Amino acid sequence: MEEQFLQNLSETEFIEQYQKTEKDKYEKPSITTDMVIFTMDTEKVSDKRKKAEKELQLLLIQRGGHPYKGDWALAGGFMGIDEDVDTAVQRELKEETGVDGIYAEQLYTWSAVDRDPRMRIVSVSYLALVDQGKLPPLQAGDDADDARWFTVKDTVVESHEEQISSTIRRTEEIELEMTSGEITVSATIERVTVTEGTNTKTTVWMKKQDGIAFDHAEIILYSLERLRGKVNYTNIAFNLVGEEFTLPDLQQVYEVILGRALNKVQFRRHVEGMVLDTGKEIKTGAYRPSKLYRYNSAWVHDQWK
Amino acid sequence: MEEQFLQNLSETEFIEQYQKTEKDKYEKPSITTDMVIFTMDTEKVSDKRKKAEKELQLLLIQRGGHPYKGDWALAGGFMGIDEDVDTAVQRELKEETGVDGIYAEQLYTWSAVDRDPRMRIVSVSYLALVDQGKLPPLQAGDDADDARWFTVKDTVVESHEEQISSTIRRTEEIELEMTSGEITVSATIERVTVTEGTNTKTTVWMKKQDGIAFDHAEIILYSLERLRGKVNYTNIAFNLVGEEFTLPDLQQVYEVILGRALNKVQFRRHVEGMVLDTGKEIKTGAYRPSKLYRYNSAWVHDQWK
DNA sequence: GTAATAGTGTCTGTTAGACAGTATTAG
DNA sequence: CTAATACTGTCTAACAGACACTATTAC
Repeated sequence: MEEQFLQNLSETEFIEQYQKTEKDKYEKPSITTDMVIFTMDTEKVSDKRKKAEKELQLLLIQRGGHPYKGDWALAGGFMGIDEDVDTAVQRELKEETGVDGIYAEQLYTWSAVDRDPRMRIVSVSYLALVDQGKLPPLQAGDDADDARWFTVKDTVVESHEEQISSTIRRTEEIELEMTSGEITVSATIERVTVTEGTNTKTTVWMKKQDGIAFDHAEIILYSLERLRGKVNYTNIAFNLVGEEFTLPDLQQVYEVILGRALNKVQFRRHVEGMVLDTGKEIKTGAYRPSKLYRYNSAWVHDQWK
Repeated sequence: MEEQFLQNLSETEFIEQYQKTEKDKYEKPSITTDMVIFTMDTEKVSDKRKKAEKELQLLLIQRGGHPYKGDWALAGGFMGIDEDVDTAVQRELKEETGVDGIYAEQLYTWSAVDRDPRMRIVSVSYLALVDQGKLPPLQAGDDADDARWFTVKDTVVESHEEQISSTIRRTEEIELEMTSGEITVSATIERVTVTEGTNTKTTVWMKKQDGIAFDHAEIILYSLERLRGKVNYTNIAFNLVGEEFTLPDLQQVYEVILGRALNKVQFRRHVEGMVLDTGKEIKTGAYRPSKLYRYNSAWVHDQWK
């Protein structure tokens, strides 16, 4: 089909012709979604006088077939030809968790040529957060699709910086470890950032990968860093607590995400405009009851700030 | 092909079989890139005693064929089956601007089903910034591919907020206008944000579109907002100035991006750690010369912060 | 009362914003 | 000298971080 011929047609005729002769001229990749679904688990503590600790958990699914058979992967799936990525994500989130209207935000699109051994797959990753209280009781024995919640921990095991004339090279080695009961999967990721003037180039390298499928360790690490970055200036953390919550609980959510203790006064000042006092209280132990708050929908922030 | 049969094979056999029989079972979309390439234009001012004003410009390309024939579109193109999106973007940036190693950051992946009338196209958009000094003189008469630099201006023409019980609905009408010489293209975008508790849903609506192809007005608006958001806590603005620059010049870059005047003292304090004094000076008019600075590569910031 | 956690008052040091001043140049 | 812009010193208000204090409950 000659380009010239196509361009002399009317737009309607052009599109008709295009779909007949041009549409599938080149090989196309498949599009999938990969969802990093986090929840904040509250451990059941037997000692009533002690406060329950929280931990960040993430949903992984054991692969039943090749490739990476037996390894654990992020939830996700192929985008249908008549749905957009956001719709696909909401559909899959519902399928995986049984919850409707989960918070999900597009993270990054991964397109390395060899990221899937079967064929060319471009994947749009999403960060999703769900309140544990809304989840149907995920049974330990729900082996229908071998989905499990894993606690996540990322540790910087090494980090150094060297300067060769005007070039600065920063190297970081990060270990990602996820555990669910007796199962532990892990990966070691090396990230090298070379800065020359304004120009910065980051290369990521999977040094070790044990029980995690595809490039999902990299995606998980990326989502963890995004989550941490957004906690302080958005309302993202509120997606991990219920409608009503106490400030000590909310603070713990922040602390678990950031991986460090926060100052109580400063924390309360920080969230002051974001919460509304419900007037209610809740007794959780042998001490002063906490006030119950809810999210203040009128709170605004710049989309980027 | 039976799933069961496939899964009983070894991984190598499985992949071989998969590529023969499964790979193209479902219809796939095409993947393209769309690049929002900005530069900071310094207007030539005839009056030597007056300082040159800067303005933000963006590269658009006139469509020679259907669809949107004659309209202006972002630079971009199809991703090859054996390259990743980043590589495709760098290749196209070089083709379009003649400059190597341009700063480019992935923005968002657009996947609305009807965003291209020819077929299903998913597009990964990039924000790219290039120093005008590095650009080969873009001739007014370079009609080879009808590429032109347009000045950009976005204006909020209307904005209101209503609360119906616990639901807050924010409506914004934004006008995007781009001009290059006698050519002006524009679009009016309506953005409605409905907040209910923590749950926020944003719907974007193209109310008017004049001379801009596809959903590119929406992509441009998105990139403008990202650029503004990142200016204050990253080094992104330094990609719009040369190796050596004066602080008044740099401040003007910030001011043009943010669309407001900045306080001189505070600005200098803000960029203090990011710049290095070269010891050189430059005379630009009938007044005290400016010191020349360059970017301090050792400056670090949290990836997200 | 004690132990434990919830919540508040206040000090201090850092940062953002505004203003007024001095410095340097061409003409 | 003046006009124009570069650069600096300093005041003030806002915010982050730390500490010490009071409040409420079960036992």
